[in-house]
Amino acid sequence: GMTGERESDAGSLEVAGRNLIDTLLLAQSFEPARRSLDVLDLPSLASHLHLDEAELLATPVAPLNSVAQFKGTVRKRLVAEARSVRTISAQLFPTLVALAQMVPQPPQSLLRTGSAAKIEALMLRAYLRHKHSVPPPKSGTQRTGGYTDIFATGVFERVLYADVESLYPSIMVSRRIGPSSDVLGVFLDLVNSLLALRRETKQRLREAREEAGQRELDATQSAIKILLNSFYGYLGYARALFNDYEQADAVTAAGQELLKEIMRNIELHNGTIIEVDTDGVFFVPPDNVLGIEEEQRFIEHVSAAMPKGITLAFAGRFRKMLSYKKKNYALVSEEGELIVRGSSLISRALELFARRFLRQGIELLLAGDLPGLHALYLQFAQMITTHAWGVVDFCRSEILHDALSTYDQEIQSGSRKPSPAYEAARRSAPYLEPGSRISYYVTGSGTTIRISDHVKLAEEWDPNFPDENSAYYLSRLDECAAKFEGFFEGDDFRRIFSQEDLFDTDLSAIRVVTRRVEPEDQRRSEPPEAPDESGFGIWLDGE
DNA sequence: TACACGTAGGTCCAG
DNA sequence: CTCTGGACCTACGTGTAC
Repeated sequence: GMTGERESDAGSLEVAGRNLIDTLLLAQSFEPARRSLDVLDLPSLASHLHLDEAELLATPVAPLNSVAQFKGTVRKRLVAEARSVRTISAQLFPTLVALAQMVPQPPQSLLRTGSAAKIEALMLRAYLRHKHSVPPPKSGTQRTGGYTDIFATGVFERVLYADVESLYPSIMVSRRIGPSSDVLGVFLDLVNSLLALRRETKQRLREAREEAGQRELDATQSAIKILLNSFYGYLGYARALFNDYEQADAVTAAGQELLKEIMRNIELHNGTIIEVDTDGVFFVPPDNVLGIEEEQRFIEHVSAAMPKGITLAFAGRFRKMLSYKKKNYALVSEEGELIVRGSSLISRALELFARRFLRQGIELLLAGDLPGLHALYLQFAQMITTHAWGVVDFCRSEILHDALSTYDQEIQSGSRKPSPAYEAARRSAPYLEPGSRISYYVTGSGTTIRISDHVKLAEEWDPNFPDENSAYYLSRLDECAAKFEGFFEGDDFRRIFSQEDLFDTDLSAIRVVTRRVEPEDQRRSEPPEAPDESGFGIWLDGE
């Protein structure tokens, strides 16, 4: 959700007649790659954008021995910080300007309000102009959402991603789905003209010669994209004046149909679908489709069969893909970059060591380096048993959405179960504000303990007396390792993720397997088909 | 009493 | 204070083996 993601509201200063724009908020709202970054602080943003100052900002400040040295070092660093902020701000500011030209809100407010407030501002402006009354919000709930499914797990080569551009806005316009209470028809007019404006802007972007003009056009199209994506959510929002749950359901139902139609078309042309989610498809194209041009033509061909107003677009090609579960996968890009997605593989709630283990493990698995995977497991197990890690490596962090008093009350009344994060806060930081992030670790010995009785705040950990529960963290490591189980056959998994030294066994001969995932509702109804012919791994039945 | 298993409520993430 | 879908976490009830 939106709440709690912002570190604090302390910086929300207001000066009449002026707009104070915090570059951090700018990055949180408009930086396209913000999701792939662990933290959105200045050093990581600078390094992600390859700024000249990145290296200096990433270097820790060394101990200083003289005033002259202090002056030189501090000055250099401050200049580097100021330059980075200026570059980042200059890059992101145009999107805010473009948004401010479309939505009747001051720029500073645009960074503070959510997407529903922006749509409502647009709706209210039109109704005010026509001096027309507005409806109250309707009560009810939305029933449906996007369609998500996974058809195969394991490692795949030469994977394509195709998605429907602006799926929900396109559905709303092409099927005339908008709030029934919107008697002036403002909602669909807005979606329609924004879609057209974005198409036009993207066309001009393709034709633009100068870099400055390109930046401005790109900022405009990305601002429109942000707005367009908010219209669907507005329909299902309980407090929206023009909400309409039936119409929200109609949008998602149409989206589900269209995605299934795309899947049928890809399979009809001998593509193998790995995973789909809402508006996009990961698939392996047929063997005779070679090279980026043929791949694009393949997708265009599939797209041609879609209804008018719905376009399937080429959205990425990848050397390899690891398919794990719905909404959980890893990709190796053309450039060799590893992208990991999904809450079970990259969640900030996971211990840092667990995230590193998963990322490095996935990298080794994708490279087929199984002896390396075994070595990785041994190394991590040893780090845990020898207390070689610091508290940042094994603590977990959570945002506490409720006040501690609320938590206490609900525990008293029995309507809530004890939670480790709240227990750690209750004992050691009872004045914590709701929405703040706390880090805690597990103490005691053995794995049969009740965790919420054995938690301490990360700040309480003393490196001289490391009291973290090694048995517990070893079991956490094993839980991470268990995620790899489905990628192996027989006892191969046990051989790799075992603490025994295995000089005599040849781990490099182990094969990674791909499995078909049985549909949830018609399990066992159809026998699995012919073995995989992609040349990588072997097909096995799903469980 | 120890353990496996399912459920409930909370948190994070994908799109 | 835009939405739903999905994975996983912990606590805790239940059933089962001993």
